[in-house]
Amino acid sequence: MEELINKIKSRLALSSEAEEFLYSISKVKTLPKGEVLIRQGQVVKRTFFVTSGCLRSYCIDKNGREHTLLFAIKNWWISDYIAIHTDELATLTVECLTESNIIEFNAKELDGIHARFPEFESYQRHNLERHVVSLHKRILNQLQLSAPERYDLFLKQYPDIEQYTRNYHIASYLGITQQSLSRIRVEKVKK
Amino acid sequence: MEELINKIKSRLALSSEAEEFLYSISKVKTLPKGEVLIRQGQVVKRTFFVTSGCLRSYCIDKNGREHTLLFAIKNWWISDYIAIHTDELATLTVECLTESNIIEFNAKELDGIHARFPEFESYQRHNLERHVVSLHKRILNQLQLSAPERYDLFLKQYPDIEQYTRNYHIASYLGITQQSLSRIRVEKVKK
DNA sequence: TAGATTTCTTACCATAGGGTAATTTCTACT
DNA sequence: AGTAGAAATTACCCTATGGTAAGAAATCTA
Repeated sequence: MEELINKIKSRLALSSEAEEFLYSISKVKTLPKGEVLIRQGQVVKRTFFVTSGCLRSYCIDKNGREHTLLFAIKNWWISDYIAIHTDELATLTVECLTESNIIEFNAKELDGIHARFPEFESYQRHNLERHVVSLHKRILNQLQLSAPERYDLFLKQYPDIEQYTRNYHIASYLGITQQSLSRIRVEKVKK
Repeated sequence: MEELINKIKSRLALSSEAEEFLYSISKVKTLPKGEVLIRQGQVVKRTFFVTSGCLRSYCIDKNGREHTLLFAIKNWWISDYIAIHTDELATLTVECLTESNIIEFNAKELDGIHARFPEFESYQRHNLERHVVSLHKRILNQLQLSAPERYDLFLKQYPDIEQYTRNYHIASYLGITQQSLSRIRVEKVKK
């Protein structure tokens, strides 16, 4: 929990009341590899802050193929924000790729922090702005880069993530098959 | 300008001071088709609210190909938010696809509205949350749908936009070439 | 540590979509 | 309305990536 508090304090003068509130609605948990926190089709109420390990969110399409939206490691948040903000059932599944330590919140309760402690509004707005920027960049990269270029960029942007993931997780993030990624990796070594 | 004020009022009790502030920093303009408001590589200071017509933002890759990030019609905002929020030069170009009426703001000045009128924080946070959801959905659709499926979805989601755009604009939004889109359209008619 | 399971690699062929270029159609301007 | 330019279509072949399947390697589990 200190990780989250410190992260917030680095950007915000966190009052002791607000800190107390955060503690009161949080649950610190250690989760085994393979644990599923949110399952596609079910109701989503929770959001998670990762303090160690690695999780991913993905959807399964009508042909049974997986498509990864996000990997989350230390100091990242993960949930199904499509479901949370549209009040629909989960389109995503969130699972632990390794044993992980997380802090769990009820998303509605956590959202209440903005009404109680308005200084969080600005903090959260900045977080969302940065997230929007990263999503814009990802869309543009997906449109303009080849699969090998996307893989290179992925390794540069997320050098820590490969240790936690299977190749098919990365392939499903890049929008290619595991076999294609395997070929790309071979070509990279040749050079 | 009334369009923007009304849009805000539908979600927020807009004080007359805040309304006055918005007027004081806005410039209402009519722009001809083809006008470029932001050019890739230049400094970005402005953001635009569309009241009529259609604009798009796109980047040009190292091979000279265009990739459309966004179409904006009535009641949408458009700018290069990557540049604005990272203080970098524009990665995007923003142009008018038709003669358009827009309201122009200096992005920094507009951002100042949050400090002066904190009630905008929550409003803007909700806007950003909804934008994040739509970007998540777009990424997932790009990963899991075929080109014809993406085109069908585009027509469903943005039925009004096709009247303003050239086919190659849409193709560059979907991540395919104009020729492929042409083939897809032929196949659709056959069915 | 052996066996079971999962993942990765490789090879084969299949296919969606790309590149170029010629032709037709549309659009904008005078 | 006529013309020039832009956009769309079509056809050709090409390439990147997909699908299936088999074997190899890695990982998990008892």
